[in-house]
Amino acid sequence: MPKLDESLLTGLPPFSLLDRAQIREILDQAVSRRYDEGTAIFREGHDADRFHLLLDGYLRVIRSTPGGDQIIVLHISPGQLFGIAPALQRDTYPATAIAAAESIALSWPVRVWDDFIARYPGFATESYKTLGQRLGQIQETLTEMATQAVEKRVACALLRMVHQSGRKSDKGIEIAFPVTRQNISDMTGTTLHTVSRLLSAWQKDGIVESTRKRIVVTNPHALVVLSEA
DNA sequence: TCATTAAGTATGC
DNA sequence: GCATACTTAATGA
Repeated sequence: MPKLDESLLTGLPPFSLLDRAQIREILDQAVSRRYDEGTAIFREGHDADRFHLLLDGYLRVIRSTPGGDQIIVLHISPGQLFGIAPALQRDTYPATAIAAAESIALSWPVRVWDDFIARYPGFATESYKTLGQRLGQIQETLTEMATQAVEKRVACALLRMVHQSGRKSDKGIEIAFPVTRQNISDMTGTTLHTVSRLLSAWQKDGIVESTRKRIVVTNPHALVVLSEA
């Protein structure tokens, strides 16, 4: 394993208060791995032996319902901790993490978690902050699912992905990772057919432009209006 | 308003 | 050329 460069972690929220030597310590305990698109980093219910940080790429976090179908709970973007079961006092992962695009992640054994919390200033507060934000976001989309019409839910899901991973292209803002209509239906509790119809209609209205697995939002404002309508 | 069924086209390895 | 992604229409809860 090549030595990891310190610049990988400097500036990231959980480590922003640390000096060079401390970041070096942390990196020396880390393992770096690459994941192909579609690969699982860990699976729901499995032994949570490591916690992770995404360096590059995007992840889908999936939970399966008692009914057996899978819903996409949230996405992880670069710089974020994930699989932090120890912060939840759990010894199994509460969800499955799949690489939505080719991704690179660092990981540490869970036994160093308490050590990190104790020794590195800011690590605890930042970790629990992202945890809280995530729970809030999940709860928000959950009530949205229960109360809002399908069109609004899909508009909101697109906007969330744009906010999290949008990058400018010549036509508008492109979602930075591959998304299928099935994926969007898994985020919004509808069918891929309905998502397909909505995207087709929005394309006709000049709001989005999509090819297979790629979506560009050409009129974000119109989408915001739809999400609030 | 939306899911389901069904039957098609398009796309990329 | 096959599997996967996507589209569209029809039907009915």
